[in-house]
Amino acid sequence: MSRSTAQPSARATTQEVILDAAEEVFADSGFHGATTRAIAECAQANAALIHYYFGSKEALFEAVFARRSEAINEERRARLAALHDADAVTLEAILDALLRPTVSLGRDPERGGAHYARLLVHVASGTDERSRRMTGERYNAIARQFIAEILATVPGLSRGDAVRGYMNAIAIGMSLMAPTGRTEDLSEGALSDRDLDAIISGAVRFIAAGIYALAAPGGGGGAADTLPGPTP
Amino acid sequence: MSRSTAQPSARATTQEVILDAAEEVFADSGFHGATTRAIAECAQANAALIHYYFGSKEALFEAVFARRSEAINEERRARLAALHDADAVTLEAILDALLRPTVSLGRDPERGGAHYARLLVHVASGTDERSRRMTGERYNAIARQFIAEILATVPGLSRGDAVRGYMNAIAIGMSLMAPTGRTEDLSEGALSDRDLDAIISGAVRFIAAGIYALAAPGGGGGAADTLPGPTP
DNA sequence: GTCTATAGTTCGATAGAC
DNA sequence: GTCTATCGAACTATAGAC
Repeated sequence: MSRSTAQPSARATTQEVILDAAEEVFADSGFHGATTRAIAECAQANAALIHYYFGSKEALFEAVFARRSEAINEERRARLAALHDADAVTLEAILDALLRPTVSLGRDPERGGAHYARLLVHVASGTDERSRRMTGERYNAIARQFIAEILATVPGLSRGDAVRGYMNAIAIGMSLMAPTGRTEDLSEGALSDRDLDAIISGAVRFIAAGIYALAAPGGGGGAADTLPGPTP
Repeated sequence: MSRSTAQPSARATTQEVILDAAEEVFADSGFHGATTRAIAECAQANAALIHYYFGSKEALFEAVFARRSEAINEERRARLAALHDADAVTLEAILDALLRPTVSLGRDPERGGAHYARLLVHVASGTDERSRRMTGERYNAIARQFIAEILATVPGLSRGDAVRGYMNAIAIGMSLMAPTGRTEDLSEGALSDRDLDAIISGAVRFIAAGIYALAAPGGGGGAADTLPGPTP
């Protein structure tokens, strides 16, 4: 049960040290499983300072969740803008711009966002009122932007199917951000641990093909035809 | 904060009533957020009975998680066997057999498994040691079976890509099981609430197209080619 | 700003009557 | 099997010295 006593930068304010520690402990144990004492210990700070700086455990949790969200979405917007500037807007490029800023959190050591990646999975998959509100507040605006981009790029796609495609992309992205160890267990060595680019491009290829399938005639809108024939 | 005081069948043992209540409260609040007192209140039973029947909160949690897992996987196996008997094995049919028993939990009122659906999402997306162990114990054997079926059905698919395809299918299935309300928020009425068959067949079509894309030449194995061209 | 000390709850678990 | 009563521990939060 040792913890890494997070100290990313040499010059960090006490607030930042607490935020770093809280990010790690909340990611490990969730909101209810984490304790302010464990966070203080991880930060090597006094437990009372958490309330001095943040007021409550709840407020600290929301501060941790909000801290990296704007940087993530700003990077997404910048990547989208770069695509438009270069006139290189394709569905695959849009999905890359959506997934790379979050998926790289857990797999690019230089970003130092592995703890936030786990926390984001925890909150975004939560069905309680706080999780739903926090996810919506920080990530619904960017979601609508990406849905609009997908809709404008794929001919014949309905708005409903664009939403389904976006939600499926997020679902796959989250499974890439959650280090459950399940992929490694199931692959039994057959899945060489590919690098970040290979992982993202594989996911992008998968999702793009899925979205194109929804846009194809008889794709997503209709009911029935429960067992369509193979389309190889 | 009212709760439904779950009483599914008229004749239910106290053990079953406690299991039903625990399923609901654990699904709502997670392991740490739930309390044995809240479970007892939901079950309209005495709090001490939880320890009399199950020994500890931890053991109750594992009993709840295990209870429906065998029925789910037995249904999956039966659906697979029926496909082989009818000589109707296609990738789409395999994915239907994988997803329907879980996705229908939350959307088919007659099954009464909506609470378990939320709990399963909670545990399967958790990165803590207990979540990883419980998911593996109950769902890794069936996972290997489906990976083998996918591998045998899709020509040119590597084992690693079969694992990726399976994990992507599970990720999408879990997002369909978690009632976060996000799809409804983002669709703004454009997504008519389709029935269970339409939701599953749409997901199956999406995933099958993704897996076929991994099997296509240059699909999943290679590195680089970060931004592939569109393939409409 | 940082610390000690502690108030006030609430938790999981158990003992023992019936 | 079911209940009441309660223990000891852990929790969030705060008061107040420095």
